[in-house]
Amino acid sequence: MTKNYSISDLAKEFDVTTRTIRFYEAEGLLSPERQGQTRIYSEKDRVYLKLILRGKRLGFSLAESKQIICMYDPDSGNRVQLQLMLNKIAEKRDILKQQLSDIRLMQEELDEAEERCQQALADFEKG
Amino acid sequence: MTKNYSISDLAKEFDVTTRTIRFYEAEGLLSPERQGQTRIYSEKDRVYLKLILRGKRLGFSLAESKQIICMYDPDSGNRVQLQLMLNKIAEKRDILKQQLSDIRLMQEELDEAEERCQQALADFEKG
DNA sequence: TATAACGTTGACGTAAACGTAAACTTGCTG
DNA sequence: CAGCAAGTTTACGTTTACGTCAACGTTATA
Repeated sequence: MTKNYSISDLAKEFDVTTRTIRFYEAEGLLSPERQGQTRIYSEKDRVYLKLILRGKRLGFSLAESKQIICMYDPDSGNRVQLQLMLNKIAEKRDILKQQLSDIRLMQEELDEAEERCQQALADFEKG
Repeated sequence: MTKNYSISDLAKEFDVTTRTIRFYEAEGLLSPERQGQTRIYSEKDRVYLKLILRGKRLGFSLAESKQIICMYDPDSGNRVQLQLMLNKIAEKRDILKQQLSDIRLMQEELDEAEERCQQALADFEKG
């Protein structure tokens, strides 16, 4: 008895177009139920979409997000590939670590840039 | 008397192709000196390239990286746009904050996924 | 001197991630 | 029941960020 969503429900909630959501389905990242032609999205579909978009913000491709989503549901894979999945997870972790480092560096540089701007503004006020 | 680099020096150091570096120049992100036809890259060019690639890892477009690089050199802009630049900086900060949050969430989920995998592997060993 | 090794400028190709338009069905609603 | 809103498929268009030749010039070294 879990909640259901229309395609435009999800489009509004996550601020994407319906075209985008259908595209993700065509790429095999979503597989909503159907009532006739019409797509019916479950809570699970909603979570998947959330994961896809989060991946996007972090610069992952759809193919990568697909892998991550597969990890999210370990029942679906066959057992032989579990070790391979663990390797993938480790890989993702390294990328995230790199991104964290990148973000810290960039934040420091933004601090400096802002300071220089403020200074330039102040100088302008005086001069 | 600052250090100089050839295009392939930089290509090797940052593991990109020379094509990529020339493309960044065509897009206005780099502007190396010339000795005849040949491009001569300064330390400043090297730093810019580093910034571009860091931006890429964080999912920024080249256009966005270009803006960030412009901030990096406040002398170049005219004074009237300084406040606008400060706004841009604030904007970038928000995105970085969002990315940090995304990364934390994703790391948690990777933790869970890994645990499920390990568990499944262990079950497999036993059963 | 020839033959790599490295550089250059076009110019066309391509993969990813959708946008956009056409042409259609279905379900309300005034 | 006319019409509009929301859904559908099909298919071509677009942008970004390069890859991949081709065709050529320059330097060094065997």
